[in-house]
Amino acid sequence: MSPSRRLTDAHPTLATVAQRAGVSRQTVSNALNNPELLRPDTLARVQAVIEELGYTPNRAARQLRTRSSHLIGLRFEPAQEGTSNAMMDRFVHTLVETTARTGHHILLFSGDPADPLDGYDELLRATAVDAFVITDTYAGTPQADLLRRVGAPFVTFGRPWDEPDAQHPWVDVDGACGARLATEHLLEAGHRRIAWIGWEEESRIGEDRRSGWESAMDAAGEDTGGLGIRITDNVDAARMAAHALLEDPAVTGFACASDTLGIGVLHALHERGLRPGADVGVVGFDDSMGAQVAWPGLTSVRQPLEQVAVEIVDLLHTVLSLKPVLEPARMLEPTLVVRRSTQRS
Amino acid sequence: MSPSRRLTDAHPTLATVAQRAGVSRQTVSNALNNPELLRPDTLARVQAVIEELGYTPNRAARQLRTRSSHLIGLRFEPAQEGTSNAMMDRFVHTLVETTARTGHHILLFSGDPADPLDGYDELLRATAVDAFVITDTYAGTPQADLLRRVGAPFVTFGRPWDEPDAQHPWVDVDGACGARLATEHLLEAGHRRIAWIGWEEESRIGEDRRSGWESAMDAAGEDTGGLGIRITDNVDAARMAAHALLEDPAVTGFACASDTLGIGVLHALHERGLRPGADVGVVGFDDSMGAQVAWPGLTSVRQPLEQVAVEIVDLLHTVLSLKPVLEPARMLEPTLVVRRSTQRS
DNA sequence: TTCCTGTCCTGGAACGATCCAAGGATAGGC
DNA sequence: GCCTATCCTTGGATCGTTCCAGGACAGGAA
Repeated sequence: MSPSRRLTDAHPTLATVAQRAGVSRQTVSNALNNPELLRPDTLARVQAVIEELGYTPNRAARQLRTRSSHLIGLRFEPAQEGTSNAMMDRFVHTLVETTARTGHHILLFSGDPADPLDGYDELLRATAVDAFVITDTYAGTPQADLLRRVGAPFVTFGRPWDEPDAQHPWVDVDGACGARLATEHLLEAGHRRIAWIGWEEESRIGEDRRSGWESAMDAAGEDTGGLGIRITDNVDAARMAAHALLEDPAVTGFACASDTLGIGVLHALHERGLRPGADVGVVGFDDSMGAQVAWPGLTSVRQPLEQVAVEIVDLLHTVLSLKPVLEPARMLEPTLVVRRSTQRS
Repeated sequence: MSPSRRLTDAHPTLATVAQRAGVSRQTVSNALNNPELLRPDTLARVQAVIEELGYTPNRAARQLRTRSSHLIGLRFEPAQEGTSNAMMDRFVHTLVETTARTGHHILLFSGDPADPLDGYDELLRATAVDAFVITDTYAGTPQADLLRRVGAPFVTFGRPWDEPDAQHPWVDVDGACGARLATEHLLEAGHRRIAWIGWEEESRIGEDRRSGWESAMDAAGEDTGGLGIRITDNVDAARMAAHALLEDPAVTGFACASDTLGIGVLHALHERGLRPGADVGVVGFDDSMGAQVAWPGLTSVRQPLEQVAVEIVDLLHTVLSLKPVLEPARMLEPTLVVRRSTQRS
């Protein structure tokens, strides 16, 4: 390929730039990766040519030499327990934006839903990604074990439930704190007998959230006997559970493990002619679209997903730079979004 | 690096496999890419070694040589007009799964929301992706123009509104058909004066859907005068619009451009003591979580997003294989999910 | 035997970047 | 005017794969 041909090529290479700028390839490479090594006038000349030709380093070549793809793997699952789809959307979007600031991109892959390990190994062996973000930790963290074993960097969204003292970096949202906020908010509104509608006992996330309700009730000196219900995450199941609980007229508050359950409670109130907010207070969890559009508006616990993504990327950078991770576990606190389902007036 | 060292290396290469199998590198490469060129016994021997070592070709090296990354770029936007977040989730998931079947992965990138072209060019110049999937075509398709100009393969989700005879491949869902289904469903339930609550006139998607309502009403010989409302996509705006329309007691049906708007109508009915389904029929659009959990259940038009993703990947493969695209434009039909908001009993 | 054909396999070169060790320019000191 | 020290710059080698041209070998026809 003749030099003149290359100059007009759609994809200029380092050599093209070097020739045009009258320097060697290495100098151009330094202009990109270690600009402080160049004399200012040389740097400026090289940068001008880079700009002029619209040169961008070939990722494959760079990846081959440096053994770093600048890609972060994320196994993209369908909606998961405790995470509505819209939640993942908020999270992933911030992840994409935050990683972009350092030239990283998110690579989505899929895997057999029955095998939480599927997909990871292949990408690693192909050196296709530098690190992973793991989001489905509610059923234990076999992925973390696998990745630690083969020495691949990763950060999880979700604490290691089974091994509280696991050393890998993780970020999570304090569900107990969220349920406590919800319960305290209902207590402040004057409710005393506040029920909990949550998930089955096997759900770690569900039990964590439930513990927040329990501790808030304990702190207020309220008895929780018979008030804690465990059902599947389903509007109708919650509606029926609420009907049963409302047979006791003293029950005037509901804290729920999800918006779906909270909406089920709203339906029951509606059927009984009770006014949400005025007569009975209801709080959901996740601040999903459902909570926003439900009549008359469902107060809900909102997870700081944007902040979770930022923290995860921060940890990823630390891990990738081989620096010691000083603070490998980060627990973030959710906030309460108040709507009319808890407002008396 | 000594041969024995390499054999125990975490990342075996083609050379490792070749040496171990007693063949040349090229033969191993053929075993992977053109197995029919090898004698069956040689092929079996090579495959056994590949299996034994857990060898996977290095993506960077392959990408450098073949100039194909097996990555599909997708600019990941926050929620867009006419597409709720949960919708994107369904779509992206199928996209990931379908592309995986041919060894492709999805690469997410972000861009300045104000500049629909941001991000594409850089990935192309870096030869980081083989093709793009474009999802935000509602405001024209400058991306398509850019990509066609530089000869990059792409498929759009969404027809080219501004140039109906554009030649690039696209897949879209027939919104007019969806609104027609909704309106006909209401007509069948005995409603005559059926209102349309849709978006502002600037929205191409909104106007397309509205045209379906108009044609169904025309076909039924019903006058649409004063029944077509254009507002922003917002529960309260829809609620107030519905109140105004319901001043005319003959209005007993609502077809809406989104679930958000449909839910607003449900709120208005609730405030007026009207029974959804029995007194007034309401249909939303998108079959979002809101439609599923709204009381008493909102009938909604559901887009075949899984099918859209499959068709897009099919078109991508055709384009990437440099074969002529026989059918570059594919319009899919939505379906109606019936819930209690349109059931009389 | 000789030549030819076709099948199967081989070794060198290339993709485009970075690493490395060594070469050259510049300036200052003698 | 020469030498040294300090930078900056240079060309060659390398990452792991695929492309290319050609070699080895067996079998059939002349």
